[in-house]
Amino acid sequence: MGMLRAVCILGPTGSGKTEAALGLARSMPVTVINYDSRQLYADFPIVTAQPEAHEQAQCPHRLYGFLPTAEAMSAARFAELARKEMVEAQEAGRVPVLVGGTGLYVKALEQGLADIPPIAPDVRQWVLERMGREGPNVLHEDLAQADPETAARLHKNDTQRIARALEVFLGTGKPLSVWFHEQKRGHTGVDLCKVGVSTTLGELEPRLRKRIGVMLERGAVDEVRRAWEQTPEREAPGYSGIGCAELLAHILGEVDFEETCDLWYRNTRAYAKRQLTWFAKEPGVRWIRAEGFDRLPGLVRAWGADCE
RNA sequence: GCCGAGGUAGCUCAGUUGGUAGAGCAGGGGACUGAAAAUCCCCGUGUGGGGAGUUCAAUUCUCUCCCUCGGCA
Repeated sequence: MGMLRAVCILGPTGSGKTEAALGLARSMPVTVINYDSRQLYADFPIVTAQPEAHEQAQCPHRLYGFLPTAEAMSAARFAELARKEMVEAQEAGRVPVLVGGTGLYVKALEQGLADIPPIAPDVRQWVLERMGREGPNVLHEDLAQADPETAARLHKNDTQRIARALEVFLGTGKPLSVWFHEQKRGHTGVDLCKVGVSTTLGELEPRLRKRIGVMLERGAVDEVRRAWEQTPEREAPGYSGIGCAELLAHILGEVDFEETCDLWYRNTRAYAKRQLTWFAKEPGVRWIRAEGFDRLPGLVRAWGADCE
């Protein structure tokens, strides 16, 4: 199987990645492939800032708005879907351009994941139930018996990672740390031209604030209300996105509107900060500022020429 | 005007039977291998509303002034 090559645009939420991708699409045939874990969801095009219809009309867009609110994605499944889309785009003679903000998904795609088989749902559920009942500290002690190496690496309050490590051990009989050691690296066949949109929190703040206002004007509240009518399960994975969670609490009468908007903004900002932290360490990124988007086609062509 | 409750970190508040104070949120930094817009870690000196008094020592007790919020007029 040949090399899978794609452009990957990185940057925090609201930094202008969509704009960069569409700019690129004007100078070469491009297929945009989403790598944002929230923009996968069908019920939340507005709150998750999916590209609008007129934007999606400019070139093929993939992996946007197809996942039901009740369904969870995983990094592994995402990587599989994205590879498929990359292959299709390449076969159609188009440049795949990954656009999104979920750092883990890019990592899974580029570096691969450990070859852990799917965990039986009842094992997973059992672990989660215990987590709910006994809390992370107790399970962390269990993990210290089963997989001391992973336990030492994880903080005793880190519910999600402790649950994952435990379900892997119980479901496969092999500690997560062993799976990691056995992992073959660098054989994904994915070669990314990573371009980062360089910005700061200070520059982002007014844009993020404004974007919330625009989302409300476009009907963000109704969007979440409709989703709730169809999927009235508080724990449904689709509701964990920023904006969805806050608006849902408001719709259910738990938080007044002003407080909701305030929380929404703060959580968005905090998220952008986390993304900044993640992407700053990402290896091999070419950083450009929004004013320099016109350099993007040149960058991509130069990178493409490397492999001819 | 009277009665009551308050004025402590950017915000909401806790506490100190008198020994100069700490949580949550916000903010800053960081981590990140199948939930990742998730999950988690580290970082807390602030004229304790102003002034005076009692005391070895006051944010804590007393007096007074100012301000806020209820209730009564």
